[in-house]
Amino acid sequence: MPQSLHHFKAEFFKALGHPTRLVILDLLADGEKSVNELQSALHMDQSSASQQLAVLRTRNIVETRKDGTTVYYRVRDPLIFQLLETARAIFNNHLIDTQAMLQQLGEEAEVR
Amino acid sequence: MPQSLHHFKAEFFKALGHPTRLVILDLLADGEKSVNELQSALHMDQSSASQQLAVLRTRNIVETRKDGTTVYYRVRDPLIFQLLETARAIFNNHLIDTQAMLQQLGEEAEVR
DNA sequence: ATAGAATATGTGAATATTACAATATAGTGG
DNA sequence: CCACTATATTGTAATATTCACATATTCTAT
Repeated sequence: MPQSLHHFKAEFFKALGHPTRLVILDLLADGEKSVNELQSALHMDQSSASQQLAVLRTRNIVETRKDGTTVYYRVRDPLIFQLLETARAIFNNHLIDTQAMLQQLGEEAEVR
Repeated sequence: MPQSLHHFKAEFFKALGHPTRLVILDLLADGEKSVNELQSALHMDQSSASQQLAVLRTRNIVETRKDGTTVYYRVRDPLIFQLLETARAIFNNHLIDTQAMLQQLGEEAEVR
């Protein structure tokens, strides 16, 4: 596999590598949502949410539709959800390890 | 889904979010390899390779086996490969978009 | 044209990641 | 024990990412 493709894939995974962005993708699992809807679900201020959406947008993970002043976001490829599902399966396979990792990660362990 | 799980998943994806680490996983696709073998395949100095391996290790993506002074790495769960395969399918679905994204990402576009 | 609502972008400080060099640890043979 | 090889860890400077805040853009209604 050429290096450039690895770079590209890495960008893709980096885009998934943030809790907020994973929540966004979960929220989009049942269809498109407006920025407004996403914002209130995320309990974030406007520009922070928009910034995270921009990350997903520039990586072509989501795409948008504009209706008046409202912008609706949706996941570009359903395979994204399959990917997240596979990730979930991996975690389920290693629940004990997960506990260990949360310990290692320390402060990340709190449920909040 | 609880926030802590999103944090954990994000850590997992972050671990995949680096070209070198994706190359490592590709190299491990056909079975375990020693650090030495990985290093020479990666054309990296010793400590950099070891650091990247450490990232995959602390996220429980790979596990190790020690034989004398040699450490062999292997991917912990075959589902990891299924995940990478799904990622590849996503890229194939969007080759044109990929070109556009590489443009956007600018310097990342060079094949090197 | 102006105001207001929805969304996006620019900026800078705080934080995290990276690459590289140096040092440390662990195992083996003599 | 000593030297040697394989691997890991630590310190650090460069770079990238995140977050919060301010400002800009786009669209609609009046």
